Amino acid sequence: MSDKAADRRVIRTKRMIRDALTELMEEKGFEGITVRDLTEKASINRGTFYLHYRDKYDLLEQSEEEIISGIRQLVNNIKPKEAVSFTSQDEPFPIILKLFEYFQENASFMKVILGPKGDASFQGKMKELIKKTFFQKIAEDLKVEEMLVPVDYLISYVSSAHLGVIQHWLQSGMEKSPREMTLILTKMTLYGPGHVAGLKK
Amino acid sequence: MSDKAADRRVIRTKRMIRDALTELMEEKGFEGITVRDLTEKASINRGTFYLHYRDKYDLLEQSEEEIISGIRQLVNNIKPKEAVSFTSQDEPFPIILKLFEYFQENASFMKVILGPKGDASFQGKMKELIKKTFFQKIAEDLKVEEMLVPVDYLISYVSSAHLGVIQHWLQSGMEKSPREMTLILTKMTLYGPGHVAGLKK
DNA sequence: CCTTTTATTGAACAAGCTGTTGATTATTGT
DNA sequence: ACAATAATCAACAGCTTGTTCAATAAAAGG
Repeated sequence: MSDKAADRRVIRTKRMIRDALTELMEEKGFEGITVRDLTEKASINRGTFYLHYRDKYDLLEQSEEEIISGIRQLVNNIKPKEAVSFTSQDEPFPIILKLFEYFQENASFMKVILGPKGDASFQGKMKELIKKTFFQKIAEDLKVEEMLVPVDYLISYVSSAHLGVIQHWLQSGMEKSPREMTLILTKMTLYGPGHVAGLKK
Repeated sequence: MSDKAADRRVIRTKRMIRDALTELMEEKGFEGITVRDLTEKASINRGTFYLHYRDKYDLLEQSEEEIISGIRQLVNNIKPKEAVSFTSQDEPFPIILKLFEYFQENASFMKVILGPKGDASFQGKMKELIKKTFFQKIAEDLKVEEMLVPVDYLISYVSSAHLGVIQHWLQSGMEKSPREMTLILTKMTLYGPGHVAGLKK
């Protein structure tokens, strides 16, 4: 996307910068990071940084954009038939499952970027992505006029809940498998929190 | 808490700084704000800022802490009897209602701090506060052994959903009343998103 | 109303980070 | 082996930071 990526040196340098970014965000959050910090932790010359990124914001944007487009690709590759096969309560939702697997692969960055020291705007973009996915792939055939609440608040509710559970999963060490997580989310969304908790019969 | 607040000049200065903070965060986010920006927008001397705050982080912390303790006070003042009267579907949840009213009063700051240019750590603190409130005041008597999903994920789900809806409400211009919003949230939580959307019968 | 106390102002300071540039060295690709 | 390109090193002006001091302005209290 950005560069046509060739020279091994470039790949190595970029990887080291991004690893440094992840570690430093964990330590003091993006706000407190200087380009100096990044290049020192990555053991490269400060000037080299500017050969690849305009500034630290550019670095963050590119890192985030890679994740976002990775997820977009994931979602688009889901076959329509798979998407609708959610009628069974004991089969995990394919899209959500893929999402968890992708998060697991990029765990260290996702954990920090979605954590308390992370980027609020990225969390917003993430939520927006989930909203669109929900609306397009899942909730496209719900009858708006029959709904008990405004549709935008419903979508907000479900998307935020999903992202929130993902965040909790990342922060607490990802002890459950993507499959288990997907089932948990499906149950709560279909049956409802009240029923799942045993409040309603 | 911080100062015993007396001199009119101090109150005026602090108010102007905080207003400047809100406006500037809206414009470029906390990250991009300098103390110079703040004092210029507030029309005060740069040195004056340091008479009241250690640095811009101190300013943010104090502003956030005021909101947090304001909410804490709110929650603690709810009489136990009121809290449990949520069995009716058409009566708004007192605690959530108060929360919406409080957010409405402090709308301009809440909107930006919980928005895309806001502070991820504050959103975390907020979620934590909602979690505790849920657990203490509402879900204290649910039987953990009967639940269909792990309790911590349930709490995460519900808390994130609530905060998410509040965020959407703030960002979209707060067109519904606190009472309406509370009813919407109560319905979705008790009946469940699936049922509310007409997916399950 | 007058005096004392306290807040604000304005200017100056060293220290640190930024983004850029030019010359030099090291590593790759072919 | 050699040309192309990436990384290094040093130096630069410009900006922000946090602190200090004397001077001025405003509020509090009698």
